[in-house]
Amino acid sequence: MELFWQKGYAGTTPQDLLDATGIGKGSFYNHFKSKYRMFELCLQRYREVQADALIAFLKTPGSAKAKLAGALDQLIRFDLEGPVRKGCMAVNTAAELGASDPSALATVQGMFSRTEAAFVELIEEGQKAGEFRRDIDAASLASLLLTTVLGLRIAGLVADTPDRLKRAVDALTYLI
Amino acid sequence: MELFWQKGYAGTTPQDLLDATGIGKGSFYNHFKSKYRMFELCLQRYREVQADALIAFLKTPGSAKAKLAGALDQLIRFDLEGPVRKGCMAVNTAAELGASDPSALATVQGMFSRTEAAFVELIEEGQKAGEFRRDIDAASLASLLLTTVLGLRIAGLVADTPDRLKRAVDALTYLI
DNA sequence: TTAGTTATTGACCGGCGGGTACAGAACTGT
DNA sequence: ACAGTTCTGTACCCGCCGGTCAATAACTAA
Repeated sequence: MELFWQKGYAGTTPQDLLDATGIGKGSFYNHFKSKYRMFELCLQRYREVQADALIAFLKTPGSAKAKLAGALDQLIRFDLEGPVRKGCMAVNTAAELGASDPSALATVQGMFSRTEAAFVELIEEGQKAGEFRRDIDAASLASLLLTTVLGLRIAGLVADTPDRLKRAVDALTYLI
Repeated sequence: MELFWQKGYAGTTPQDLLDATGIGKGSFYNHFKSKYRMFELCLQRYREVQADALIAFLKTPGSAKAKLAGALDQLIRFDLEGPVRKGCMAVNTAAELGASDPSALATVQGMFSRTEAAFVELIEEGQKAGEFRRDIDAASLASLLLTTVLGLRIAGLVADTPDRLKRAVDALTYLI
């Protein structure tokens, strides 16, 4: 998963995967029918350990606004930590395979939709508590939120300082 | 450029480029020293025909708010037109080569920065005219705007209808 | 015209990407 | 203990990727 995440699907070779896992070629092709099949599994695993974790965090008890701020802050820190900028595997997959692989695209689409749905819940919760403005419906704000998160992941790839990301997050949290 | 745009760097083979251009292999490697060198040239060309065009449009005379709305609307339409979702070549390049190619990353970073700078100008212009709120500095709004645009390009890759994109744009333009 | 330069073609090439085949090792249930 | 299944390692394979090269064609200047 780390390899596909960093280097993309086409940029990762079976040999890379063998070196990283330490298993032999026979085992690899016995368990994972093909490189592509393993990629699918990695993408599903990514959803489990990353997307689902974010969604779960948003559902924990506590102030909606605080949870949102915490999630965005965490995200920026994660994307900028370490020397290598790998971004978000779902976003990278959409960018690489968007034009050629409807199946992978559908998986990514599912992750986005689930995240957006979690945002809707979060915003409704915050609106009820008076933490977010009520003159825009939660669905629209959630779409904007998801879009911004996707943009942050891309911006994080090229950022050498967190300034731009922080500015964007500050502006957004102030506005809603 | 179209090929790299759609299929990415690793996903595009010299043969693809030969077929698309109709020239022979000798000519190709005579004029473009390597596949990678040609990719660099394509990325520069992309900046000229896409990024610079957007920036130029934002500098034309007229209402800042109207120009922004027009640009975002145009962008959504462009990303969703046609059956193949190629997104934005700069974004795709960041996603694919972010972890491995600092040079390409720097080029993309330059495009993002120039676009953000154009947004700053646009917003200052709009703030003076009273079209945008003045309680947030133009730099922060521009960062949010750029981030949103990047997010829209990704969201456009997986979208089957323009709804989500339109909701996000509507929310943003209403908020600022 | 002609010499010199540049462009183009298409054959050729080493290496590796993605995968298979097969022999043997390890693990099962009885 | 043993037959049957599954797992593992390694040799092997084909095709294509990325690129070179020599021969030829096209252009240029005097």
